[in-house]
Amino acid sequence: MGNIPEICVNCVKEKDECGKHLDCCCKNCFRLEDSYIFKHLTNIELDYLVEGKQQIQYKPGETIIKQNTSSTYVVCVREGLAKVYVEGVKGKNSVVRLIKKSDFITGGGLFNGNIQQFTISAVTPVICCLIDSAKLVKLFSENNEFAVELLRHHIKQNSNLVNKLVNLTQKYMPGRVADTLLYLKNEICYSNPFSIPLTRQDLADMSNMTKESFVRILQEFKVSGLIKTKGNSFEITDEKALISISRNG
Amino acid sequence: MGNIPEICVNCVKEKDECGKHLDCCCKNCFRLEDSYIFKHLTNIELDYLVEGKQQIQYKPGETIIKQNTSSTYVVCVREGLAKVYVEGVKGKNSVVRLIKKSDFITGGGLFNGNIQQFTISAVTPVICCLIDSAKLVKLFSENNEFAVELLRHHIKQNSNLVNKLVNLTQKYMPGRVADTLLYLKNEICYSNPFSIPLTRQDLADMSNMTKESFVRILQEFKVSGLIKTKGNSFEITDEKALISISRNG
DNA sequence: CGCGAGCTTGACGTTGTTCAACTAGAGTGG
DNA sequence: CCACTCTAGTTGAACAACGTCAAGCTCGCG
Repeated sequence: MGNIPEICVNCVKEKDECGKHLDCCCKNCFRLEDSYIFKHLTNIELDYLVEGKQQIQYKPGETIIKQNTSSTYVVCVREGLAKVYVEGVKGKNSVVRLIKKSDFITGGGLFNGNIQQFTISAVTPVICCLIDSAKLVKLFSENNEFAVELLRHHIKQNSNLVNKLVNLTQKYMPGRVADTLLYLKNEICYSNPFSIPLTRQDLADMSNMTKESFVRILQEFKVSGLIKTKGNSFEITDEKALISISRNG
Repeated sequence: MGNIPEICVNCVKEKDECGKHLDCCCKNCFRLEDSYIFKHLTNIELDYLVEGKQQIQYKPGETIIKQNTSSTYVVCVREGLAKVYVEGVKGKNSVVRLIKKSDFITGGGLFNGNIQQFTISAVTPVICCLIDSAKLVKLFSENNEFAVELLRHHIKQNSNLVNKLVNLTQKYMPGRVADTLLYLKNEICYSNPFSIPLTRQDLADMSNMTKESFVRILQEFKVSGLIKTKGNSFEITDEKALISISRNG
């Protein structure tokens, strides 16, 4: 990492050769409709934000941000899939969420001594931009609509965490597996037969159980005709039943 | 609720009789050192914020905010203790935190369609102020230091939720009970033999277990000489051991 | 004194983990 | 092309953690 030349993923030239680098990369990226956080920034503010940013490539398994370290940047994913997890007690990991193209994550360190709350690591090859968080803070002060979006972002994250807390602590295993499958389909893959490059261990870490237990529940769902699986491909064949299992715990 | 006359807790007159009501109540309240959220507001901004606020008394057990309802105010506690919890699946409740004098809570609804994420109910008699959240939003736009504090508040809440997620999902029961006892001592009561007007069921709801299990672990701690208990009074006699149990799960 | 709500204890059943064995598939080297 | 190896996935049996249910207890209060 770091010694791979920075490639502009839009024009496929190295940064040095690409005179309109900011225009063809960051602005396009931040203007994506998903990237609601940055939609209120002017071009000048965007230029300021991305000036001096680092665009880095990570290989699968590489750590992008390490929990409990201090770092002064926020991460914007341009390509690929990464997992955000907490390394807890007794070697257990809790995968809090997955992030993908145009997702934005502060790692919990903003306004908080820059101590990272999560570890973020690449699942597929990841290209992401590391942006100086001091610039984010400055724009927070200067552009009120941006500030509102940033606050909204954190409130939403809050809401997701509360839901996750309830799902993981109050439901039996089938409910938790159903939650994970529906999350992958509806919020990550956006398709029904979907394929996800996560190990069973990762999926178990999302569902607060061991990989053995996860596999067993998956097997139950298969014989009940709720899903089909083949390796890392999943198809939800009876979504209503799955939703019902999720709701009733 | 509501039909009890609004008493100024500082000058102990009803609101009507108390000409300097705002001065003697809200400003003193919001200027408390604990109330870091409001420390950057000018007097004029404070006047604006508290104009038209409702100061309400609740009896123990009464609901202050009900989950999934929409409400357009935020709550500032002036006196008493309240519990903030999520009503989840299968009739289970998860107590997320306790709030007390000069704590401030948005209920998760700010910038979020005003749908409340939590139920908040009074444990002791509670006096609290209900403030129009639209005013909070307006001040967020106008006073940047206040905006920073509000964001910081949410980031901190985020951090607490992540910790709670790890504590509740990755630790065995003794670790969770230890967490709850240390939380009560260090963040709510600020004293060592401490007394807390919560039922065993409430304490269990904070620790993600049944009241029977909570009692059993409490008993174990007692015979091991880590704590003493008598009704709702607790004394931590071997804090180091308790911290160690908390850390190691 | 008796009532009732909350607390405590014990026996038992269920949920979920651990550990070990086995399987499938992908890469490697002869 | 065929062993060989390595990793991830799967399965089963024993076990531990935790919940459920029922009974008994305590203590404040009328």
